[in-house]
Amino acid sequence: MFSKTTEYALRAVLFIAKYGSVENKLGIGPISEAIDSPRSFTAKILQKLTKDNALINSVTGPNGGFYLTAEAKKSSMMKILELLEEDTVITKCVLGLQECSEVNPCPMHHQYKHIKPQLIDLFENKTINDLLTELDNTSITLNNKLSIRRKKD
Amino acid sequence: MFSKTTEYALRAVLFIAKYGSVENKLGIGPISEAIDSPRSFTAKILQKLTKDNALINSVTGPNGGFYLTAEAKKSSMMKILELLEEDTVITKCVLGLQECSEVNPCPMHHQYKHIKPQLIDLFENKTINDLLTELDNTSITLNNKLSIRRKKD
DNA sequence: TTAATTAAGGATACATTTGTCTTCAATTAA
DNA sequence: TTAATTGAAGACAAATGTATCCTTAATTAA
Repeated sequence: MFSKTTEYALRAVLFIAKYGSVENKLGIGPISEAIDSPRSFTAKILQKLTKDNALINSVTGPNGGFYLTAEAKKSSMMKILELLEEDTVITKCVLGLQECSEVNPCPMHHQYKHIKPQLIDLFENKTINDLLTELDNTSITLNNKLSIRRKKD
Repeated sequence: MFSKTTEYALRAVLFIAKYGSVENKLGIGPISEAIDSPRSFTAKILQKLTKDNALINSVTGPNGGFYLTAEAKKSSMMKILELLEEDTVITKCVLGLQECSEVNPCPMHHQYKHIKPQLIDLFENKTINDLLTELDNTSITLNNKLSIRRKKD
């Protein structure tokens, strides 16, 4: 559904929001390791989300890193999509038509019109905080490393 | 949501199903014009869907072209996604995780789990015929050309 | 029958976008 | 001043999108 850029971004933001703070900033190393993403590519993505402190805050130098303010954690998930210009993924016509609407529906429109609003609602009305607090307060799954592994694999 | 490949494929199949038949096969020219897609790229995509008459039938030579059998029109839309190996777009985890499940949920899982089945249902249980007959029997919108255009644009 | 014509099939080249890494500059704490 | 850390630019790689050219198959006309 989303590009890798967006997948990594969503995971990274959620991770930073959960485990980072002004007192405990998270470096790009730990972040990319935790969310199973290529380090330098992730760095580039975070730059976009950090620009003008749009969503993520960052500090350079020793003990520097990334974190989210309490205010930023109230942002919707859509905010992330917008900053990466991928919000159209969930807003546009399934068949990729410009003019698909109630008056000018594509063949899938009348089916999809019941699903799309739910997708939009999920991204627009759920805040980063919402998603984190709804889960139990222990840990969150943001990578592909299974917590329990077999000996042989 | 989908790649251009898939968007064009969905549009093309719907168009061919609606306007093509053994007696009236449709050439790549008319098809790509009707669905607003690059001709040669569309040809390549149709090749995949025509391979082994998996979904589309084709005939070369004069009066040749593409069409769908009555049987093929009973296929689900998912069939198209599968042939293009893009069915994971609607089946995988929103955050792109391998292990996202009820036991090992990503932060969006419990929200998205109500939406995903609807998407899957739409593609798996709606046949090409279903989508075409649900619309009025006049014409279908499959391109970006507005039927009514202003003089100046 | 054969040749010419019309269509799809297939291979391949090219372009663009997306994903990834490398290198160096800027910043800040100690 | 030095070491740690993000920022920014650019090189490179891989995937996706697009065009070109030639081959193959079917029809039609000679």
